[in-house]
Amino acid sequence: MLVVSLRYALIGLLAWRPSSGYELTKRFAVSIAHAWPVSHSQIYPELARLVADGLIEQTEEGPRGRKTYAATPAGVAALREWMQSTEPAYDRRSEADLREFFLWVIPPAEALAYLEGSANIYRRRLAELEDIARTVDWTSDVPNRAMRLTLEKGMRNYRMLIEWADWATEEINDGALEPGGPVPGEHAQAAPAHRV
Amino acid sequence: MLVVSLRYALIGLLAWRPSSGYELTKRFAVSIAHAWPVSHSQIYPELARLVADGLIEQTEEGPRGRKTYAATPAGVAALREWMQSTEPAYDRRSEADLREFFLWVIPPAEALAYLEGSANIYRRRLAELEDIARTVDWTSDVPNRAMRLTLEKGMRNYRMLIEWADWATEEINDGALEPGGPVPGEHAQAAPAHRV
DNA sequence: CTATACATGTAACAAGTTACATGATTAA
DNA sequence: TTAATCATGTAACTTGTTACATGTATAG
Repeated sequence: MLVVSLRYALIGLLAWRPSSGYELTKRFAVSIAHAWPVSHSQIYPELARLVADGLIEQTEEGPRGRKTYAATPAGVAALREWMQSTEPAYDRRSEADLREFFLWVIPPAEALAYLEGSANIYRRRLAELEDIARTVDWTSDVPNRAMRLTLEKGMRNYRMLIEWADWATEEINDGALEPGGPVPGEHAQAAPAHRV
Repeated sequence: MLVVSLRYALIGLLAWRPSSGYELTKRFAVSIAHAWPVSHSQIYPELARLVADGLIEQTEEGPRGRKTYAATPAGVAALREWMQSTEPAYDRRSEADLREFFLWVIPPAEALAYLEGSANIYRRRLAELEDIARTVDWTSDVPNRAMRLTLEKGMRNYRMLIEWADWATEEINDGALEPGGPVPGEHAQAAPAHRV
């Protein structure tokens, strides 16, 4: 069973507006990169495969060998089929989350510095998204209006991460990573039901 | 430049408690799988490589060819080095987020059904985490106490996702995906500064 | 004339998934 | 005895990253 999310992302962007591989690389970067980072070396071969499969077609040839593609009706149908008839994979992979799981291997002071660094990055990203929210014309068309939903999710995500980092900082300051540090206690039990 | 997050995850789990490959597969599933899903076919070869590199060692041989491994001091040092001296990759990959970006290609009614399905999954996951939060003994040791921070992050994440899905459902009900639907308006401008 | 941005591709490698393959122990 | 779980591994394939490679148009 194949995943091939990249194909559908490309068809989706081309269904919205015809573009070249070069433009698609940039459109990815400013839109879905936070959910699905892609490099141009993946895009060009996939575009060739999509043309071969009849899901997109080349509509123009520009200067510098520029090739503009558009989604075909078959491509849009394939994208709809993917959206409606296949189960989403809710898995995600986040190195940042993985690292936080092992915060206990470094001294508490370092853990605090780590959290501060993360929070700064999240604050910067939030500011970027807030800037986009302010400056984009959300009335232009349906895809653009739909993107507002995604943008809102991104902002909520970063706000959550910032709040969590602040909370975790307090916890560590209160000794959460010290050998004899305090614990929430309320629900603590003698025999753990879950072990990791 | 190498990423190899899996090695460090394995060293980290083994630094916490010696385990076999089989056990590690399960420990992954109940702990870091939400941040870094791993299958046993990845784990076994990596354990062999870690032994070859002296970062873990086999400490026991049990029934059914069971091999128990533990982290070596060199392994723990390598893990600390990774935590302290390498930049975290803040990229993440989420097929669910990617799909939501293309919600506009399906009819609004289908989009609503999709959001409801997602919200149900997120509610179920939140309930699972809340159950763990209630039943685990968070006092036992430093790694276990540190895991509480990660667990809290997971719960906050799912709460955010549920709230967002509810909000997006309302937006779509208010016509956010209809050709002539309403828009927030407040900050809308004639010329978009960002185009996707 | 020269740096920057535009523009497309390939190759080598690393990481991850799915399916295949085998066998031992234990509890019902 | 038989099903479930324990237990380890390999092989084929897909996906993603990094580096290499080349050339054109444009603005200063």
